[in-house]
Amino acid sequence: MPELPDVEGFRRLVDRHAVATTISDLLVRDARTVRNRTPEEARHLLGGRRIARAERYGKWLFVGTEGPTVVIHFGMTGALRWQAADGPLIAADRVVIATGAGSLCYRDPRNLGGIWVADAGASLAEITGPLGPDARAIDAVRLGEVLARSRRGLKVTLTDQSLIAGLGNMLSDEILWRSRLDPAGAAAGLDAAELDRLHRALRGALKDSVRAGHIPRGPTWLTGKRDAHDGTCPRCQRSLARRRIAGRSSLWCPHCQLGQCGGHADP
DNA sequence: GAGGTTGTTTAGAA
DNA sequence: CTTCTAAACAACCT
Repeated sequence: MPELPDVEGFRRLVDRHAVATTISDLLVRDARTVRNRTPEEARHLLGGRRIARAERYGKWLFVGTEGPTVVIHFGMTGALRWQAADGPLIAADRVVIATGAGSLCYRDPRNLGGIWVADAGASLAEITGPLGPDARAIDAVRLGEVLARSRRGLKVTLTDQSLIAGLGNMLSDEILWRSRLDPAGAAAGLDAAELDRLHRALRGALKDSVRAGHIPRGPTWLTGKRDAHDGTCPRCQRSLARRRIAGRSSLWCPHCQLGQCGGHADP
């Protein structure tokens, strides 16, 4: 699940339920999930702390206390849930942050994500690595600069977190499909109309999916076709193409996205 | 059993 | 230095 819209949904969950509560206990059920501390260290650092804020940058979530900050990356299958203090847990619930009001559960079946505990004032960038501007806030000029500087393909450039933070495999496919741009095409050298389409598609897809808290899979979204057997383009009804691009499974419409069909309005 | 999956990091090659 | 590839992480699914 987790690309920018999902993480934003988790941020809102923390905001709604956990902010202004106090951490009564930290239950580390899988020591591998807490990356930079032992379970005892993490428990000591966070126990008794009041949760002050929840912030997101790209696909990263920061749950700040008045002291240390809890840094969460969700990998491919991580999720955050809120439940009653005595709510049921499953094996994939790796870390439980218990508060007076309920529990924040980090659930991750594949455990590819992780949690870090950063000291107050410590550099969060040291944990996250280099991140480009947040995809939600990037303007057309900055997007154009990032693309012009890349000598790689469009899709791999859009999903490079150090260039633009927040877009993943599904969103980049969705945005390129909406823009009618070839995911394997060069990132540099877009004309003004193409860049404008791309920026509008990026803003639109993010706006709708952030509102939903996930990428919608409705009939007008390419993402809905990802698991379908008979993949047809929601716009032109022709067959969709699937191939690995940039090492990720990619879905696109050869008819709409290879230049023969530009300039029409969205459905 | 085989092959697939929303993410990132690392090693190594070109 | 940039770019690309494969593999690893791990646990599910079809």
